[in-house]
Amino acid sequence: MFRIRYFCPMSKKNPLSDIRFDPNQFVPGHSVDCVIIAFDREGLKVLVMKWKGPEMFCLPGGFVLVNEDLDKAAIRVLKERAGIELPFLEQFSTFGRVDRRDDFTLAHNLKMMKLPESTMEWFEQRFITTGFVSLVDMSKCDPKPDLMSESIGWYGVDELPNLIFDHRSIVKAAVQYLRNQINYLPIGITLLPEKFTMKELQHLYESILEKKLDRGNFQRKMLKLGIFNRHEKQLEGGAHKAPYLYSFDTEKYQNLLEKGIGFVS
Amino acid sequence: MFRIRYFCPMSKKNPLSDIRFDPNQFVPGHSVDCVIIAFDREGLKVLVMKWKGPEMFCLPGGFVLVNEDLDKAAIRVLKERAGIELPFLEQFSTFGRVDRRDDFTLAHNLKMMKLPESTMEWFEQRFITTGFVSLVDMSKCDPKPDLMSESIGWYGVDELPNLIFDHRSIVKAAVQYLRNQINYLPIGITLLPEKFTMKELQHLYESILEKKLDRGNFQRKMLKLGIFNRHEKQLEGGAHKAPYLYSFDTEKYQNLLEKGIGFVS
DNA sequence: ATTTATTGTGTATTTATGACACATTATAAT
DNA sequence: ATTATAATGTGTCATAAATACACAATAAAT
Repeated sequence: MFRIRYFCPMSKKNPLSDIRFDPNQFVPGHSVDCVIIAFDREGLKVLVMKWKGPEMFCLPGGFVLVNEDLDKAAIRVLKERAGIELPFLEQFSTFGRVDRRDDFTLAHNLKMMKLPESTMEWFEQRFITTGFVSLVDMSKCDPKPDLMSESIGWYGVDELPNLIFDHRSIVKAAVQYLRNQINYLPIGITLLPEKFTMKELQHLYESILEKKLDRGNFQRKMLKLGIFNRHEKQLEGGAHKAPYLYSFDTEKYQNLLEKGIGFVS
Repeated sequence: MFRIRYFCPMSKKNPLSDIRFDPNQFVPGHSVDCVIIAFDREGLKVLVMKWKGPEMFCLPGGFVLVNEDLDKAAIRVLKERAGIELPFLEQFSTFGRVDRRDDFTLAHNLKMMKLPESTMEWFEQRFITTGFVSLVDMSKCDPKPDLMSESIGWYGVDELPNLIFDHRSIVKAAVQYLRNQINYLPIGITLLPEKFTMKELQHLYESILEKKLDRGNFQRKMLKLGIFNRHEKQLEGGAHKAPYLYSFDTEKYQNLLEKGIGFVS
C-alpha cells in the first residue's frame, strides 16, 4: 500500500532574505490557485501550505508568465508544488471580488517577510485568480513548499486549517464542482492507486457525494459498466476473505467518460 | 407577440476620433465577455456587435474597474450593451491562452481607428478574459453598440458571423455550458416571455439539447412539476384550437431549481 | 359542418432504483 | 482442522422513471 509523507518541511537553503523575484516576468493582476485533491482511507484531502510566520495556510498557487497560457501556469504549479508531471487538471471558477483579499493579514505577513520594495508592491496589487482543481494519486506526489511557506501537507477537506483570503471558499467551490461533475470526471483513475478494491472505490464515491451507497447495487452497477480488469486477490489484509483488486481499462474508461459514468442518486 | 429590432445602428454622435479612454481606471490585462443568449421561434440567438471597419464581429465585453468586482463588470456590460438591469448572469470559463488574440486583425483594426497612443497600448496588451453567460428575454432588451462597433444584433448560435479572436469558441463553450447545466439554470423563466405555450417551452428545450422530445411525455412531466400557472387561451393563431398560455410560479420555480428541474435524457 | 392543431389522458413496455437477503469463498486466528 | 470473519456474487421484489404510441375532446378558422 501507499504511505505518504504528510508534511514536507522547507529546506534550510532558502531563507526569506534570499527571495528574489522579478515582477516583470509575470502578467500583472492575475494568479492561479490549485485545489489539489487526493483520497486516502480517511477521505478527501487537499494540499495546503503553511506560511512562514503566523499560523496561516494557503493553496499552492502562482502567477502567469508573460508568454504562458493560463492553464500552463497551473500545470507549472502542479509540477513545482506536487511533483506531478501529467496532471488531471480542470479550471472551475475565477474569483474576482475586490475584497477577496484580507488586507490586514497580507500586510502583517509582508512586513514579517522583509521583502524588497518591488516585491512588496507586486504582492500588494489586486489579483484576480483562476481556480483549478487537480485530482491526484497521493502516492505519486512529492510535495514541496514554495519560498513563502515553511511546510506543505494534506488536510481533510472538512478539516481545513485557517486559510488566507478567500482560499477556503475556493476549496469549497472545488469540492462542489467535483460533486456536480462526478459522472464526467475521471475520479477513479486519478484518485485511486493503480489497483484498488470495490470497497475503496465505493468509499471514494461516498466521500464525494457525502452519502452512503448500497454495496450490492454499487458493485453490480460498476461492474456492469465493463471498464474494469480484475486481478489476483490482495495478499495482506484482515481475518477474512481478501477482496479482489481491480484496475481500470483505460481506453474503455475514457470512452465511457464522455457519456458520463452514470452514478448520481 | 414580441418584435425585435435586430440591428441597432450606432448614433452619429460618437465618431471614432471622439473616443476618450483612461486606462488608469481599469485593471490591466483582464476583461469580461458576455454571451447574451435569447430565444425566438427560430432558436437560440446570441448578441453580437459588428466592428467599425472590416467585416469582423465581437461579443459585448469590457474591462474591470479598479474597484469593481469581476461579476459587477459583467453586469455593467449587460446594462450598457443590452439594456438589462437585473440580468441572469453566470460565469462559465476563463480564457487565458497567449495566442487567443489574432494580432493581425487587431493591428489592422487599431490602425484604422486612429486611436490615441495610450489607448493603442491598452488594447495591445495581453488580456485574460472571463466568459459570462446571460439568459435574457429578447423583447426586454434594448441593444446598443459600443464606441468601437457600428451595430449590434442577434445571430443564431449556429449562424455566427466572423468573430474576432477566440470569441467563436467562447460562444461555443457558453452553449455547451447551457446544455450541461440545463436542469440547474432558469432557462424557461429567463428565455421565454412572461406567457408562453407548452410548444414554445418544448421548442426551447429541443433547441438547447439539440434533439426532439416526445410531446405527450414532455407536457406531462412539465405540468407535474407544479410550477406553472395556466392562463386564458391565446387569441390569435392559426386554424386550430388555440394553445393555452402558461407562466411560471416564480417562487415554486426557484425552490425547484435548487434541486434541478429534471429533464435530461 | 369540416378541417385543423392542440390538449389531456391512457396504456404497455422497458429500464432504473433502492432495500434487503443469502449462499459462497478465502483468509487468519484458534 | 475448525471456526469466525468479511468480502463476493447473485437473487428478489417493490417502486419509480423513461419511452413510444394512441385517441377522444376541444376551440378556432374556413
